[in-house]
Amino acid sequence: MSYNFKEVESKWQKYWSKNQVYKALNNNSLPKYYVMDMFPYPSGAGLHVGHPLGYIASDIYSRFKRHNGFNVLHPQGYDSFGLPAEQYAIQTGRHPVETTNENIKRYREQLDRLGFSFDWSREIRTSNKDYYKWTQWMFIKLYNSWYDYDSDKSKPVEELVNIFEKRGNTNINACVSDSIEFFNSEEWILFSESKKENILLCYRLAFLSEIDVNWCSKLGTVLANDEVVDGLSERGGHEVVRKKMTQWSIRISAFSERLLEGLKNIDWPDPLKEMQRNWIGKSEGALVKFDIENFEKKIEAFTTRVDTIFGVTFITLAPEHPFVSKITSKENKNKVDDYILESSKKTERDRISDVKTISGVFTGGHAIHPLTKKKLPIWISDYVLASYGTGAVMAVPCGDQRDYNFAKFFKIPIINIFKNVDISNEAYHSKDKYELINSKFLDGMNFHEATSKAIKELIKVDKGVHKVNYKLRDAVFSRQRYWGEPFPVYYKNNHPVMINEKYLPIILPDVDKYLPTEEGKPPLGNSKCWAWDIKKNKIVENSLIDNKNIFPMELNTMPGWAGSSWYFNRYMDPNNSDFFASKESLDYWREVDLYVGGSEHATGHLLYSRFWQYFLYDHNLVPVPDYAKKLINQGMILGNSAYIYRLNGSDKYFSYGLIKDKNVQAIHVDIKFVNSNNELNIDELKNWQPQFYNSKFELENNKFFVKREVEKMSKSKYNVVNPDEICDKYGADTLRLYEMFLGPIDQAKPWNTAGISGTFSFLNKFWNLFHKNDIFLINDQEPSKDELKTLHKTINKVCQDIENFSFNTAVSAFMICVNELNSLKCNNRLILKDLCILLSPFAPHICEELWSKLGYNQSISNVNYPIFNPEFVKESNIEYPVSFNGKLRFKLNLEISLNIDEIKKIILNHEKTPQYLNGKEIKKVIIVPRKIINIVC
RNA sequence: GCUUCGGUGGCGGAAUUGGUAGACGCGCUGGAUUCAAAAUCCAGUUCUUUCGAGAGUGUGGGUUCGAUUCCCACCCGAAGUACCA
Repeated sequence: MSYNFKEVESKWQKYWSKNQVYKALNNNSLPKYYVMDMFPYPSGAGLHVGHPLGYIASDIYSRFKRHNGFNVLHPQGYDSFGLPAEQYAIQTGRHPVETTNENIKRYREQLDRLGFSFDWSREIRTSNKDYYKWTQWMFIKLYNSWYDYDSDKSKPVEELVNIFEKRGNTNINACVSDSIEFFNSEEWILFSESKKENILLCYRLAFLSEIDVNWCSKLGTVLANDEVVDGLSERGGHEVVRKKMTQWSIRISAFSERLLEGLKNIDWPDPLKEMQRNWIGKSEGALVKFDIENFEKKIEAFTTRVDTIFGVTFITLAPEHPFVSKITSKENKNKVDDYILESSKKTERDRISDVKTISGVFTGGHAIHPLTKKKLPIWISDYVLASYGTGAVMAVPCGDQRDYNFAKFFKIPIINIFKNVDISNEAYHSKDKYELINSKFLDGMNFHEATSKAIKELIKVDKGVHKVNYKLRDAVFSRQRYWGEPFPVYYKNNHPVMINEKYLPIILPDVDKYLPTEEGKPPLGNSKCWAWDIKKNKIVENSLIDNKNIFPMELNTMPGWAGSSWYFNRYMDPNNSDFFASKESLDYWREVDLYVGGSEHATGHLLYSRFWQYFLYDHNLVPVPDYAKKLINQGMILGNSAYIYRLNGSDKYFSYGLIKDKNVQAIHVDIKFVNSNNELNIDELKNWQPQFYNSKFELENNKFFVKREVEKMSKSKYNVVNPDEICDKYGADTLRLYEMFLGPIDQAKPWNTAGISGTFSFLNKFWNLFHKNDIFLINDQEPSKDELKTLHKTINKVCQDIENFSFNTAVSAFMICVNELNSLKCNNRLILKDLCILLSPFAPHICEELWSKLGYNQSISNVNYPIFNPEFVKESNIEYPVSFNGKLRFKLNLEISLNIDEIKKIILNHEKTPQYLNGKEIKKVIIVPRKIINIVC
């Protein structure tokens, strides 16, 4: 007899929703606990069984916390701006709003079936105008801020203007674009408004600049660094080229050190922190200034090996370096121009894949070594990146392999500065175990001595400073897309102007076409109504643009990470129309206590959102700088794909065992047509796709076998398993338990539908313990000692496991518990009561049902969790001695409070302790303060 | 190349601070029940074996009374990152 999960699950889902059981209140005397999932992008494909993994884990934890007396906030929402909806719109002409709403509806249905305890009254969508109003508001705030390194925080731009008026910009330690000139207060006051604007733009945290961007022509948009993988777009895998464009950027680089330091204060997985550290890429070294022959400016080169300064034999600049044209001699001009042209044609991908080729051109110019005053030839080469450091390298061929290869290839001299080191074949790049020679005052020193001495000397002659460099780049914030937040910006005399926050939100206009315009402008250029009237303070028709009262609007939209960088704050007070969240709600919920999501967002969302929160914190808009105390990454659930093999150039398929060394091509087939023995149902396959209809299938023992392979679940691999099907067949509780049972939450693990019968029969066993022929049957006596022991063992284990996020072992503990109760034939009321509460975070529906059968008419959700009582699980002091590998061991209860000599005495005098072991007399007893004691002869 | 994580039966995976390796589940084998099947229940299931035992947690060493666990070297796999000066 099995329980009717369909009836039970839909009954309780309705009950929870109707009674708003999981609604969190903003004012409550209970301690708060905030559990959040990374909100999904609602794609058209719906959910597969991999998606809910993290949601199940966070749901278990939320329910557990609720049982432990916390006021739990567990919200859910949608990251609903994004590229797929837009591409679908381009293909079909349907408005992204429509398809997004449909997808969300489908997601919601699928989520609801799994019995999550989300507080849906707080649902948010980043594409709702009431939400993106605040994204726009924060953008304006970023625009009106600059970064002050002295106090290490961002501040309002008005303060900066004050400083400029009083003492110019020479003495401020701000994060600024490199093209800044110095001025004093008198000069500032005399600057034109336009010039002032341009200068301020170099300080603003949201700024416009002409930059090299990752341009993807296929997607018609620029991409952030983390959206480019191996020189191809992350979405779609299209080619990405470098291109100069005027774009909005966010000065996240100002926050590099804080983002790095802040990692110490948050309990996030170490691998993820490590990824962020690598991405920020802090390196410490020196900035060395080289005078140039016949040119007034200096080349600045960043190096981490200033100790090798006397090994410098040439300078290499990136082809894009601004000085290149200035220092190139007449006779080298043609070659240099050719080289620059050639390297600018190369895509990012070419440059990466072509690492081995050594190329470069001598400019004809020379720099002066700051300490030896020797002439150093200046070369250009594309192994030097304009985007890292200063785009200039002081080349030390004896100590750096790339410089070495370059010098050998172009026959540039190499000076050896390492004592007793052979550099005839390769450079010596180790920082340890060397002694310097040929290095004047550094001779005889090691790395640390030489580094600090060299920096001191450089400072003395004003040719260098100590410098910390970061890889982290400013983040490009403009997207040439339709389906994103519009900027609250119009242009007046080519200067961006922020629309007053009173008039937000600036609502995304409708367009006829979602493609770029014919002139190559972003899709918003297709809108007929996208101009700003400064008199009426509203959006008006384009045709009215006169650049006096009516100005053109910004045509770009914001990237996907804009809306997701602060959404955790909005859940605290999602319907507030006066502010993104009220001060009271922010002060009550403060930060996310547990954040669950995938590690693929390590260098994207999880970095941007940390930055964004620091920024809000600097302006006293949020109460804490770190928005998520603890984060766990759920691993991916992998699919079990099926392949069949076609003989190349034919229409003939071979069963897997018949392939041997035939020349075959592997083809994915839908796993629906394959049974657990890897046999393929050929008839179903033929009906699936016409290409198989007339194909020949070579059988093996009258059967056709496929090859199985574990890989990422995806529609294109035909290996997705839909949670709806599992819910239909086994129920949500079984699915929840099984997903947790598969393995550690943070590990990738393959899905195997066959294995689900284990958790399914566990729930049936549990149900049947208290049912006879579908009738609820329990006894009201005091539980037996054995029953209590089983129960409390389980309480102890499960509570520990939940706190450690070890949900797979918790499920095992439940299975052991039910097996033991089964052999005890236990149907005790009090045991069931505690077990119901204990299991309810994992399998809420069945527990809620049994709970109501016990006669309670309140939901189980807020009942106190059972408390472990160690009295019930005590064991006897000494068990039988066991012979093991020629040794004896005893099991002792840890609670014995005897000293070691007393324990020895007990053991040696114990009636079961032999005097001899393997024919030898026992002479020595070694006590290890553990459960088990060895006696060694 | 660099950084990080991992390697345990046919499979997913357990194993407190070093203390009876393989919990729990799948699969498989045998049995009960059934006209039969499904479902359910019971027993067995690391390998070798001359049935006494022996070997065994990627490989080779080391520390220890004792190592899946700690240390060293190597092999393999996954993820991230990369002309980063």
